[in-house]
Amino acid sequence: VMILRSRFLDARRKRRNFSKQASEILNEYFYSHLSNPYPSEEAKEELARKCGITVSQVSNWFGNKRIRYKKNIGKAQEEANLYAAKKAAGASPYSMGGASQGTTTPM
Amino acid sequence: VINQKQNQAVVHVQQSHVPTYKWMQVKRNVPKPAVQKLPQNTSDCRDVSMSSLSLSYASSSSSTGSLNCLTTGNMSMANFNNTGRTNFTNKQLTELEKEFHFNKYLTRARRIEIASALQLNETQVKIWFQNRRMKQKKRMKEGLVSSDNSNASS
DNA sequence: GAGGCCGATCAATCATAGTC
DNA sequence: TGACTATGATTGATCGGCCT
Repeated sequence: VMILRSRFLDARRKRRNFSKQASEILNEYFYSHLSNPYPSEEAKEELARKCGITVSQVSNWFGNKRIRYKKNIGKAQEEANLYAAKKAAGASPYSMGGASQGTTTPM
Repeated sequence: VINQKQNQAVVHVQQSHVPTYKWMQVKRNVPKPAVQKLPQNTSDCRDVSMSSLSLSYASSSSSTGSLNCLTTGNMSMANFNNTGRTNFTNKQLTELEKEFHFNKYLTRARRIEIASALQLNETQVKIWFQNRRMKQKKRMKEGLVSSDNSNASS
């Protein structure tokens, strides 16, 4: 009712979904660093470059991803497994150049 | 990046083979349940098209008794939702923006003055300015703003 | 030791894009 | 076309670190 919306009629909140490839790159990074999905500034810059988006957008993406992952662990884990399998299969169409340490490191 | 929470530590493995890491359990100290519900008379505070708020801003800090005209009858304070997060009214936001235009940083005195006039906590005013500065910085970095304003609308 | 600021992030919500 | 879901962006507030 009086949700008090109309947030300034945000004309700025015009968004476009990221390209399939960009989403793929971001997801690959996220799931291969699931133990600590907090990319450094440098990593964000590299991701931004590869995805063709801004660093802020990368930050937004990770922020949303982490929250939504937590909110639905079950469903998110399906995706996690999916990417894990994809990684196991080796073929990583969108390689994430730099730091590729531990990766997930279960325990 | 800083070792924020130095996660890595696995808490416990779930049925699936995807372990649960510390970051997945991070919980913020969310404000309060805030059971404050406002009567309908606060209609849509956020829709006021920033109109007459005759405030005299002395381009510098310390303009005494300038913004006291906000406590107009009905709309007197910010709204709270079930999450405890404050929904600032358009008037409050407009005034904060105006103040920010003149002063990026507030003195204690000015902060108290504004908080009182807008019926907000000193902390809320302080945090708003902090966030506002960060917002401008970010916009600047993205080249959306030259150096002063940040209104990217029409 | 208190208080303010910064940078990153959280968490809820908004608004639009996409799907059926 | 309308309901519903997915997703990028915004923002009040929190957390940790640093500085005065």
